[in-house]
Amino acid sequence: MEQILDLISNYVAEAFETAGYDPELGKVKVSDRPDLCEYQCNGAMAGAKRYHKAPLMIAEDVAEVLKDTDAFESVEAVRPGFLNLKLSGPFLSQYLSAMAADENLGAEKAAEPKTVIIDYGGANVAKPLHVGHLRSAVIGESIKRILHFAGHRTIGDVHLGDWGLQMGLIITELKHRQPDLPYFDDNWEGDYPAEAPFTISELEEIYPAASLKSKEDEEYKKEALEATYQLQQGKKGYHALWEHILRVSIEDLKRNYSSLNVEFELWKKESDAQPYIPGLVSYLKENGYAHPDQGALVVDVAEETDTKKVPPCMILKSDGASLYNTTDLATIVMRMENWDPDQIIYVVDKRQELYFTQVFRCARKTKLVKEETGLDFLGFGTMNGKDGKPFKTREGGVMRLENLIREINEEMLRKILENHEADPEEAKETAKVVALSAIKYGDLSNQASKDYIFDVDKFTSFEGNTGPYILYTIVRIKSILKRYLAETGRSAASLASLAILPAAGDSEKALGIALTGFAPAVRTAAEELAPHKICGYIYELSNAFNRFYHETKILTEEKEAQKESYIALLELTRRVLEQGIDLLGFSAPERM
RNA sequence: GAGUCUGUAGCUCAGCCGGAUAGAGCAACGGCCUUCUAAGCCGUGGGUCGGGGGUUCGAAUCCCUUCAGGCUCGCCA
Repeated sequence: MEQILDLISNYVAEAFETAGYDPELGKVKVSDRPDLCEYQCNGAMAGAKRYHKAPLMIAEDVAEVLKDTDAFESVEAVRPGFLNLKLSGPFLSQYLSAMAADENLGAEKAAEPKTVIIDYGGANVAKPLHVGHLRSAVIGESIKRILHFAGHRTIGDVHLGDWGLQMGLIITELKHRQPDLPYFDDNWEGDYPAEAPFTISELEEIYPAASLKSKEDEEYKKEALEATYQLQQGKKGYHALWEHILRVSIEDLKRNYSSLNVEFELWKKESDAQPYIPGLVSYLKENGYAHPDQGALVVDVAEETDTKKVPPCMILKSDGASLYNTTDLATIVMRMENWDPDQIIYVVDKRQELYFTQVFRCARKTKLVKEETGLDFLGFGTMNGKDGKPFKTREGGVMRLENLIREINEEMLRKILENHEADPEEAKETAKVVALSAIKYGDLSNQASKDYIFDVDKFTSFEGNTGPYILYTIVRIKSILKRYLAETGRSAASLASLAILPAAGDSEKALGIALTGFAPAVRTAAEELAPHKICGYIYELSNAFNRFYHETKILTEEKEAQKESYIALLELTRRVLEQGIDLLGFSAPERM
């Protein structure tokens, strides 16, 4: 479906041409001054120099041609040289009808769909998710949905950390605590138990304990390093333990992520990339990309245009062990081999930017990826507490994600019950849905790359520019639609066929114009990987709707055709808003 | 030290590939519920867009400089 700005621009460009000017000047944008007009064109000012003519005169020439176009209700050339445009009612209502008839609500699908892998790099096996993992999950999920909606094939990969020293630490601590387990018996011949010798909560307690000990006790650390090495060499008992750790952790992670409405197509782990490392290393050596430096194996990635020193990308440490970069490069190899992506997007903490610069350059230079394969770093900022410092619990510890979510859920439930009577079970479900919108919208409405303040009071107060405000708007619409369906006995599906009439009032027209902003908002969000643009858009749309709602009696409207038109407009607004929040990764309840 | 990001109303943030009077929300103040959910709507007050220069018909936006803060800077991830 053609974009409304393109349609309008075509008219204006034509008019520029007819008036004797370059049609390129006829680009139209949404007005910066909604009090004066709906759309504006600044081309006359840009062309003033070229045509040695006052911008206002050019604008007037164009306006003269444009006056007879039935797409516009009014065309004005004003002061310095702006061209102020107002759409005609019929033109707008026709466009809205087309939008309503389109399952994508007027948004364009990519002409050449790409395969995009989204890497949420970060979560570790055997460690609970904490607030730091919230952003990558929430942002990544939204990016994935936005790109998917834009017509691309998207693959989300959780990319679990399951291969480092942390594993050795857990195994070592377990060995100290329960030395009699068969996993530690080198002479054990039989099968290992099917049940893990620990629960997830025990596991979560074991790791920090072991980590602490290793920092204080040199012997202990050696032991853990040795265990890590043996695990990686495939020692039977350790490998069996590792499998238990994985299974127990992943089960728990899935539960946590699903409570955030976050899903992954792939549950790949660092260990899955390990088989690719030997091949990668010899490839880099044989082709002369990698060379020894101070005992380590590195690939130079500095470029002449660098304004700073970019250290080489290290492939192997001086002790011969692989490291983070190695695994990431091997993962790229694995991905190219299995999915041949056109683009890989890493949604990780922005502090890792330099590392990824190194990895990307290395991958490119050594031709691990095709020339046209996109490698994108989507770095996000830190989630801070109200004091502007990294978010902590009241006791000063790291806040577990689970606890944060529970806290917000409880607060939300309390407020719902306080606001009005509700069935306790339903209220609980509603609280969950609303709480999720509060958390996600609170995060996504900020530019991803910036640090932001996670203010529990603000997010649960649900006034103003918040998720709950959006949900409330949707719920209001649904409520009216439900009543209408009940009154008329119509089916929900039949709403789509109701005709949209030219707007009768200002707020109605403003709502219509706001609705046409959906496609450009989605396009920008997809191009810039910027969910906050979707937030900005649906907030604006919600405002436009609430204004319209406030001054329009919908169900008591006497003219049947007018009432049907209102209902059609409501249904379209509902669809756009629900599609919008779906792109952000949450949904609306039926009541709240 | 080098690089990089950030600095917009009391607070939290949009706007930043140049355009008209710099926008929201919260907080403050004043209106609107016998009528479709007041978690809403309408209004008032509040800003030398960190400072200084420059480019331009026009700068929060681009360039230079300066101040303040964050972050990063080969064998951690």
